[in-house]
Amino acid sequence: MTAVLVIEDDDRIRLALLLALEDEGYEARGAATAEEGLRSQRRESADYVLVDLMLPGIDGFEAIRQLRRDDDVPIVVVSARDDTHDIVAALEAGADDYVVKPVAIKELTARLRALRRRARTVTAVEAEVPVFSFGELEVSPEAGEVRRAGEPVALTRTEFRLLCELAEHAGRVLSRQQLLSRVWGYDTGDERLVDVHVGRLRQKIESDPANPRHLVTLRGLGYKLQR
Amino acid sequence: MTAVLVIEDDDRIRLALLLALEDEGYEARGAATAEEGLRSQRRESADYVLVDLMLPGIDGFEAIRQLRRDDDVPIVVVSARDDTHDIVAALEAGADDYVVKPVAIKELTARLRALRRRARTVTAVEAEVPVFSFGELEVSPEAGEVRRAGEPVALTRTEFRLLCELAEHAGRVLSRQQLLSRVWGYDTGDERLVDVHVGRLRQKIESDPANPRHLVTLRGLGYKLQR
DNA sequence: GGGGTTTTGTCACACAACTGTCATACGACC
DNA sequence: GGTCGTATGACAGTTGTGTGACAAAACCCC
Repeated sequence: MTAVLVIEDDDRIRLALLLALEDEGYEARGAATAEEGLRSQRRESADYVLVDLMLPGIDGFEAIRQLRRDDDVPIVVVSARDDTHDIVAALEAGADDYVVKPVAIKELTARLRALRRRARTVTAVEAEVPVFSFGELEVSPEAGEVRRAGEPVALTRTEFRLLCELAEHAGRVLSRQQLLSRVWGYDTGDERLVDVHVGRLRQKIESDPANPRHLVTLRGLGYKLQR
Repeated sequence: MTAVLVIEDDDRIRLALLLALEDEGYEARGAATAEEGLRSQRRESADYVLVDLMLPGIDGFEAIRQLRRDDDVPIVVVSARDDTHDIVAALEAGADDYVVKPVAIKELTARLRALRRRARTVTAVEAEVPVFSFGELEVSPEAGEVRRAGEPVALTRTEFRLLCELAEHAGRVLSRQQLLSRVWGYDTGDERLVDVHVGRLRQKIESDPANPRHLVTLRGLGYKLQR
């Protein structure tokens, strides 16, 4: 289950947030001070942190900086203060979003989901799995994985190899002959075979297979994978 | 430079945003309709997109969905409507953030910077594709691509091969016989064939095909590609 | 080992795009 | 002004590509 840590000194507001988040299916934890929140996050890492700015002791800005020092968790500031300076300072400190109290729980959770889409890609960086990226398309030959807008795409082995071959030569044309040789190991053979597999690949990775954006045909030359 | 695309139908607001963004050091582009914005983004990908929700024709929500289909550019909604339903719907459609007009430019840019931290995806180190450059004309044999003032030019295979051959011998005259042999592989043949293809090529790469600047004729000698 | 499912390679067809030829017009050069 | 070389538009035949159908092969799960 997705866990959210709420750092907020006002008991009423904190409790209301915790209850609302639990209603929405999150596992919610509370902390009344920055110190307590930081300790909680170190002990048991939550997936998101909501933090107020005006806190006794260490304030919200400092809490964000300390959190950011060794944690990449998405941080959303939930503050009563609607002031450009605060917003800018909080974001500069390392927050990902800033919402003004009172906030609708539906908006808050929608913002958390939006953040998750982005946070996922960072995880990929940390895993250090090489990933070729073409707009919304991600190809990871080592992981044997292809994603489109973050969603895994099921490819057959041949399609996958073909895609990897093209990805490794991103931006360059590969002739049917080259593909036949590199993907299939054929020194000679029917080049139409390539066409068919490219067509099948397009069905799976292009949003409009008839007007491919990434896997393009260069008439008379071959195929190319591009951003 | 970081480029931002602003999709907003109100001329005054769009202009104000564009100017403010440029003041902040961004390269700002404007679009008055979703259609125009989508086209612009397809043609020349910006690093961020700001989009209004109430647009003539395709509305903001649909614009976000269409953008998201094949682009993972960070999208920020800039709307006058401060309604939870709109916010949730926009974020669900694929937006990354939602700010309410009027918005302080400092807040907006702080939010863009916050997004960038998240949006960063791995781009595999890939060797640059070599490009021959002739003024506003760029020829990239390996990419199978030709651009004129940054805009891709659609060439046929023969035209492309002809252009590459000329580009690789930039500044030097190639006789029709040489071209016939290198591009077509003909040891003998009608030299008029070269003329026809040079003519077609000029139509596509020269701004004034009748007075070619780059692909020039050397009467009695042949053709030459020059800066 | 067997039955069902998925994947693969081949083929045929349809359509769009390209090519080479020709006739004619244009323009530079002497 | 005449001549030669070059540009251009039209056209029909050819080629290149996308796609759906199909059968063989590979795979998988009992």
